Amino acid sequence: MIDILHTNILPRNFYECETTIVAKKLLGKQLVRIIDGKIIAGIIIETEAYRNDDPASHTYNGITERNKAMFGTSGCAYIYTTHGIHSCIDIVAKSKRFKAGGVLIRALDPLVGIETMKKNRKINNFQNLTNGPAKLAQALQITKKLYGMDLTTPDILFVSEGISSKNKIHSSPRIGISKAIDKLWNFKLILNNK
DNA sequence: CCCTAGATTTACT
DNA sequence: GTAAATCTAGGGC
Repeated sequence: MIDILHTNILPRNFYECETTIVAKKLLGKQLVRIIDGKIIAGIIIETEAYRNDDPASHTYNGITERNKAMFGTSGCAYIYTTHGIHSCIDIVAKSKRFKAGGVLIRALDPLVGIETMKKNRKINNFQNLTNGPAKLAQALQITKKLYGMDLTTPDILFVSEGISSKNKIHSSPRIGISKAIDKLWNFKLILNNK
């Protein structure tokens, strides 16, 4: 199992495309976290794109200590704290035309290590395990300690090939923002079996 | 320096 | 439905 995951890690150039394209391509891929040799993984089912030319992005006003990862290497992790207590994770993704960009992982479909996720979340409700950006970060023990981590190497956090991409994608306005609400940069996977 | 708002979640009333 | 948890960046004075 673990060897299969490692040989299918998405390469750097997967992320070196325009941010909204990568956001859509990431749907159906697998986010994998390894803690003490145990695998925790889920299928990415909802993403959002944020570019530096976008008023809703943390990077709109230029580089800061907090957001510098999104100006850096594509395929690395941008992790931020919101409302003081919650962590969320973006994957840095941008074409050369943009200074910064990232794809927010908003929801996962739990696949491996569900018992560990329940333990991390301190709940027993399968439905609420990873259906929000801060929830999945908690379930996978993603904190700012992992800030800037390269997700293209088989370390403790990476993204690998997932399920077939023959599913439909639904675009909507992004969640929880008040700026640039005309941009339909929230992407959800519509599973065939639903 | 003070104030406000925020890519959120949870526990209340 | 509303509030509380409390870190960070940005704007105003």
